[in-house]
Formats: sequence, structure tokens, C-alpha cells
Amino acid sequence: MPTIQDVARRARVSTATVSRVLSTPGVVSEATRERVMAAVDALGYEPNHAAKSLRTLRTAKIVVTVPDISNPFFSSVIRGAEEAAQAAGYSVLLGDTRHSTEREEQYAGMLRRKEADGVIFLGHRLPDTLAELIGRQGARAPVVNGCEFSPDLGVSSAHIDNAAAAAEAMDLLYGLGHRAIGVITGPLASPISRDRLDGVRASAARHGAETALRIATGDFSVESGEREAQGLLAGADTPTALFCFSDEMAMGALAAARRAGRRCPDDLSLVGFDDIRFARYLDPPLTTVSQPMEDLGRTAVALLLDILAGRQTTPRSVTLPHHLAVRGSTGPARR
Amino acid sequence: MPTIQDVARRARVSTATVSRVLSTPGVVSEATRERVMAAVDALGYEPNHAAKSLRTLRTAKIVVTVPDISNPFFSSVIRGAEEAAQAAGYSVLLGDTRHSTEREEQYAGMLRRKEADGVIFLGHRLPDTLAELIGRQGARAPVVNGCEFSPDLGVSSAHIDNAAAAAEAMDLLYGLGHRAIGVITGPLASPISRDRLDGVRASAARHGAETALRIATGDFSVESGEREAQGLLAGADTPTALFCFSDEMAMGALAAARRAGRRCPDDLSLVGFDDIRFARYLDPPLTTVSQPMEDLGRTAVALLLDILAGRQTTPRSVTLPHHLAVRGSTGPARR
DNA sequence: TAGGATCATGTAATCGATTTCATCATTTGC
DNA sequence: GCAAATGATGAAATCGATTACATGATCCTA
Repeated sequence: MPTIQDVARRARVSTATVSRVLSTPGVVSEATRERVMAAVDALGYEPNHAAKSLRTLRTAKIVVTVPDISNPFFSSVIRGAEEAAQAAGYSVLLGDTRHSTEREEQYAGMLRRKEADGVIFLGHRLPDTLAELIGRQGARAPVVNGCEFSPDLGVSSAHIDNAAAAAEAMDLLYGLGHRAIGVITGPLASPISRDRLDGVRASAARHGAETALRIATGDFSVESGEREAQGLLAGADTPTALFCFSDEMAMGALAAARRAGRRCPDDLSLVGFDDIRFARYLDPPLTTVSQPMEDLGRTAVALLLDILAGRQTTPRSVTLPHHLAVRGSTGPARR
Repeated sequence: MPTIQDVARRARVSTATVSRVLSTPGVVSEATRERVMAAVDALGYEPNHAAKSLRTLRTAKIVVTVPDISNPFFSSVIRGAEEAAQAAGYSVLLGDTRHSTEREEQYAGMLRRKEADGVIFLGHRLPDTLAELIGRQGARAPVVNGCEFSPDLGVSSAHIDNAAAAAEAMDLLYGLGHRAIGVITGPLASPISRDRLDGVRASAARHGAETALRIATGDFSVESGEREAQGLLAGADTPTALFCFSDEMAMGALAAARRAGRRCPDDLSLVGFDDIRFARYLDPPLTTVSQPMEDLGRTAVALLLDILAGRQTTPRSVTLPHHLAVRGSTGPARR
């Protein structure tokens, strides 16, 4: 692989000039510029990234960590993030943490080792390494939280209004005449789940149906949706509607309902959360809270780039619009 | 951020010794080793990655490109790849190419810029940059193809026996008495699709049903599955079974069938491909060819690491086992 | 036409690690 | 008890770029 020296030699100029041609062509005379470019092309020269990065202290990389990349919600957010990063000349280091603190820390460490310029973490736990960094650098720390908002962390983030969205979903169900509603949340350690639960409770209170709420805790996975729905639908006095905090769990719940002999939406209304691409292809098509997943990723990257460019003095949190996609899985409560 | 100089100064040794303590502790005396480690801990020193990489010409990064990360098949393969890479001390640069040649080339270029040590590409097109590299370095080129096997490319790859798998799926349908079978393939530019189609044809020939085959071309997406299924199910003389080359397309086909008033499996049997995590949660649970997706990713990484370690002289192609997961979406042909 | 401004280019320091080779102290072998 | 082997450490070159500063040429202005 040719180096800048080789190019310089071939073009009969110094390495400084080659470097200038490549980064600030304006200051070089037309003749030399052409000579250098010819040499670059002839040799197929590409600047060595490590050398550049060592000198400039920039890596043009950002780490994006997710608890589980095979989850469609996360993979869509990542997709948006990758797109925005790429467009800005950055590339994405993928960290699939599998919910493990150790892996989270490991990826956060890439910042200390100068392997990446910034981190976007799509989980609810703030790794210690990053917390420490934020303690030292405050809002200038190149850290952004995607989709989970924890104001106390002092970190910029992109998210929707989870409480309002959850309340809308519940309002829909109450409007359809449902009273006894089962809710399958995500892990309560996650602020996202707590916010949504707040919205659920607020709506229930408005409709005087707080005592009729049945709350179960899942972990956003299909399996947990199936399991928790099975629990909620067993025995007497079962809910006539279920609200799941992810579409995946709603899919599991749908399967559980089928097995329990409850037809959707006739015997059981079902609402999901996220609006993954498969939601509308279920039978019946799933009513769900639609999140702008790719946009969440793009926005997170935009926030990070702002910090990296020094355009950011205080943590900023961007709320993106959501909407309730009403489809076939919700219907009037049967008496 | 402290450098190796700072550590050396504090421990009253040379930078060479610090480096040795960190990479080959055996050759350093116990006393100095402890002194250096104390300094490392006290300063919170971490080696600068760019400097290390410049000197050693290793980046400890691999690029993995996918046509669409939000596709569950690819995200699962990536998950396996990330796991294996991480375990071996490598991290993954994610390239979501969105089926664009330009982006593919861009990511392939990371190899030339020494931004990554190797590339795994999960698509059927071999970027020019990589083809050229393979032309120069042959089997020592750090390039592996995941899941799509094209022997003529001269690239190591991990995959299943697509022809055999597709034939098994067809055999199942013929065994159930189906004659007129619709097949929705992926893009025919992809060897994976062609291999499967060969298997389909072979099975049809064995059952003397070649003329009853109805072939449509999709692009692996839900939408294309729905569209193509709609076409196949329109008019008279429609197939009694559909075999889709991805579970996503099978989901789309299921929706199309529903809309056409065909019940599954009573009026129409349906077989998918991949066995994504949602397949068993559909209604009816989807019969599908189960691929070891994460294992494909892990294997691709293992192949790449072999090349990087110089343990590889000729392209190697690993065939992983698949199996037909027979579920509720297939049943006897109605007369 | 002298003196300053402007422009194009080169020299050399620098980024932070790794690693070769040299040096010196200690053992070991005979 | 002396030469040779062994062991621990340091000095300095090196990886390949960027960039501050210096230099020389050309141009303008009074």
C-alpha cells in the first residue's frame, strides 16, 4: 500500500503539499495540484487512517450500543443512526451488549482508548465509564442516549413522549368501552417503561378505572409477552383488552390469546408499541403506538455531532412525534 | 488523557518497559511490573488505539456489510458475528448498504485505508474494490462472504445447502398432495435465490410436477411477498401451496391470502425460509426452513479470523446444517 | 525601485505507541 | 576466578499522516 511519501516522491513535491492537496486544495497551485492528483490516482493512494487519527485525534467513528440488535425496534433505530452517521462522514461501531453490564463498559471504554469519537447508547443503564466522563466534562461529553430518557443522567437524548403515547393508547381502549385492561410493561428498571406506566395510570385515573388495571412485567420479548398474557388471561375476571409495551410482546400475547380461545378483536382487544414493520401484517393487523424509529436514530446522531462540533453547551433532549396507528386488533368491548 | 510517557515518568522507567508490562509482562521483573501497574492504575491509563494501530498495522476491527440491518435475518447474522468478533477481541463496523453499490464500495474502501482488518459482506454483489484485492492477494485477502455462496468469487463463505433445503420444503408440500405450487423467490441476481430455485426445480422434476410450478420474483421483503402472492392467487387455476424464500415474504403472503379469502392451511399451505423469531408466532405458526442465523455470523467471523491469522491458504466454504421446521401453516392439499 | 504583502511550497516537529538493538548487571559453567 | 550466557532495562527508530513555521518568488504600491 503506497504512503504519502510515495505520492510526494512521484509528484516531486513534499508530503506537506500532498496533504494540502487532499485536505485544503484551495491553497495549492493548479499545476502542482494536478501533478499530485495524477500521482495519487496512479498509485491508488488512500491516506492511512491510523496515522491521520493519531495526528488529528479524530477517529470519525461512533459507537452505538443496543441491548439486542435482532430486536426490530433497535435494528431500525440503528439503521437510522448508521444512515445519518454515514452521511456526515462517520462510521458506526456496533455494540450488541446482550443486556450485559460488562459489555456495555467494554464499549464505553472505546472512548477512553480513542477508538471512537462518541457513544450513543440505546439502553437504560448508563455505564460507569460514561458516567465518570460526564462527571468530568458535563454536557461536552460525547455521549447521547437514544430513545430512553432519563433527565437525571444529564445526557442528551432523542425520544418520544412515552407517557402521552401510552395514555393515548389507553384512552382508545377506554373509549371502546373496556374497563378491565391488562398491561404488559417492559422491565421497570427502564425509565421508558416507567414513563409509559405513568401514562397508563393517568389515563386509568381519568376514566376512574385504576382498580381495574392488571399490570404484568415483561422484558419486551415475544416470549415474555406470551408468558405474561397467558397469566393475565388465566382464571376468572380476565381483562377484555391488553396493552403491551412492545409489538413483540403483543405478538406473543396474540398467540397466547389464541391458545386460550380468545379471538382478537372480538373477545380481546390488543394494542402494541413501536409499530415495527410486521405489525400491520399480523392477523388482525395490530393497533399500536407508532414510533419514528429510524428518525430516533438519526436524531441521536445529530445530537452527538452537535456535541462533537462544540455546538452544544447543555444537554438537549429532543421529543419526536408519535401517533396511534389504529388497526384491526382493537374493537368495542363485548358485554 | 494520560499517555505512555506519563506512566513511564511516574513509574521511573522507560516507555519501552511500560509497553512490555502491558503486552509481554513475562519479560519484566516483578518489582518493576508492580510499579508500572500502580502508575497505570493511578493515572487510569489506556493505550491510545490510533498510535498502536499505526505501529502494528492492526486495527482489531472488521467491517460487516448488510443490505438491510432492519431485516431480522440479517440482524441475527450480525448478532452472531458481533458476538464472535467481540470474543476474539475485534469490534464490528456496521455497514448498512441499503442495496447501494456505492455504499458497498465505500465500506470496502475501509480496508484500503486500513480502517479495518477484514470485511464480511452479506450481500450477493462483490464490490469492485474487494474483487481487485482478491485478484492481488488471492485467498489471503481478508474477505468473507456470509450466507451467500458464489464459488466463482473465490471467497470463503458460510452458508447452508440452499438447494437441498429448498428441495426438502418442496418435498414436504408434494408429500401433502400439492401439485400446483407457487414459489416466490428473492432477486435472481442473488446466487442464494438461484440455488434455492434449482432445489425447487429438482424436487418438482422428481415429482413430475414441473409444469405446475408458478414462479414469481420478490425481493425478500414483506411488501413484495404480499404483492407477489396476490398475483399468484388471482384468477383461476391458483396454486394450493406457496413457498416463499423468506419468512418476511411468507408474512406478506399470509396477509394476501387472508385478503383473498383463502384460509391457511385449509385452503393454502405456506412455507417460509429462515425461521426468524416471529415465524412460530404467526397464525398459523409458519412452517419454514430453519437456518442457524447467528451461527452463520459466528462462522463467517471464524473464517475471517483464520485468514487474518494466516491459517488459510485456499478459500474455504462451510456448510452449516439446516432443518425444516414443520408447523401449522402446511396441511394436506384439499381436493 | 525599495519594501511590504501575498502566494506556493518545503522543513521538521509532532501525535503515542511498539520494537530493535545496545548496555549493564548478574549468573552460570568449567 | 574468568569468560560466556542470561536477564532486565533503556535509547532511539519507526509507523504515516498533519501543520506551524520558514523560505523564496512574485506582485503591488508609493
